[in-house]
Amino acid sequence: MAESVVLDPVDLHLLRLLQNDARMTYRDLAAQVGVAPSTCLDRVTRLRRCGVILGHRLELDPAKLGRGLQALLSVQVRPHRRELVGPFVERIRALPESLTMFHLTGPDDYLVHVAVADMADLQRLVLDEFTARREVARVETRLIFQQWDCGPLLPPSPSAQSG
Amino acid sequence: MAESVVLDPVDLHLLRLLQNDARMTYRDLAAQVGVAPSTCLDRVTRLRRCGVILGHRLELDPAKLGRGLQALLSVQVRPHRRELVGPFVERIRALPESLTMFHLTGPDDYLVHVAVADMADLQRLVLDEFTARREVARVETRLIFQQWDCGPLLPPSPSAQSG
DNA sequence: CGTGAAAAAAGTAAGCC
DNA sequence: GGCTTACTTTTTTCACG
Repeated sequence: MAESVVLDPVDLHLLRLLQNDARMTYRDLAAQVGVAPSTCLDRVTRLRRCGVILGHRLELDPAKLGRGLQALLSVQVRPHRRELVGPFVERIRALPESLTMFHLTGPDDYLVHVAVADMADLQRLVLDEFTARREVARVETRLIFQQWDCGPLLPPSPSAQSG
Repeated sequence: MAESVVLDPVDLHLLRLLQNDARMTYRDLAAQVGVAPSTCLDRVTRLRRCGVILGHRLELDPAKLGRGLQALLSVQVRPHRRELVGPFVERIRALPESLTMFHLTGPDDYLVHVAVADMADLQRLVLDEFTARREVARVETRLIFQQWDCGPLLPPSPSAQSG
């Protein structure tokens, strides 16, 4: 599978618009980009098939779902061996509180973004699901005051090369 | 604006399906949930209007866009005062490399998730956009080996209360 | 509230530049 | 490749249970 894909200005324009609102119709996309609706369909279909577009996801408001508190948990897993980290990752991923999970370089092996109801819920989560596990050597909890989603993801200035 | 919203099993079922694939048609949703397509439309429209559904976002593959390396940057901003952090946040948010930004409790004030082309690009970003700024006291860079999106976001076990 | 059928709009495929 | 046109499916409305 190709590492990168050649994207012309039309593709980039479409991606920029769709990242802002993935429900835009091909007709509206066409009007803004300056090509025919069927061309938009062709382009977007191609972007989907070559893996640039991975999927369409719903963005929900955690607070509206009764998960008004978010936090980042830095976790050290010791010893950091495959037979321990595999089950650890699967277990944490499956928690309803988990949003995203990163495997990182540095002293802390994993970072887990969680959404919980309140502070008591967070304490329960840390104690019952993290520190209670034998392979978890350390958990550092940081609360999230605020979060920003940044601008659209686009290739670095000189357009991406083919591969 | 209400803090939480009453969600019955039909709403939850719809949200679970749509979080997995936001492009599912109301017809398919209806078949799986066991109600009429028009009912699905009503429910989803309501969820959108009451803010549970914030939007439909496209999920892109950063590697395919020539941004094969991702990292998390922990940033200390000193002094941590409004007149300094406002412009800092706006500047970092506007970078094409920035994906998400968190304001956190703890010794590191901000965490920035970035996607760059390669290590040289990351070094340039850290030096030119972060440490070069007077208010940035410290930047700690951690590379991302792997990232997982976790299961669907759902309310805590006893369904959310009204507000 | 949910339903089912009808109207409006969008998505999709084909043929032609 | 992209555009136009015709065709299919979906979305959306609305009167009714």
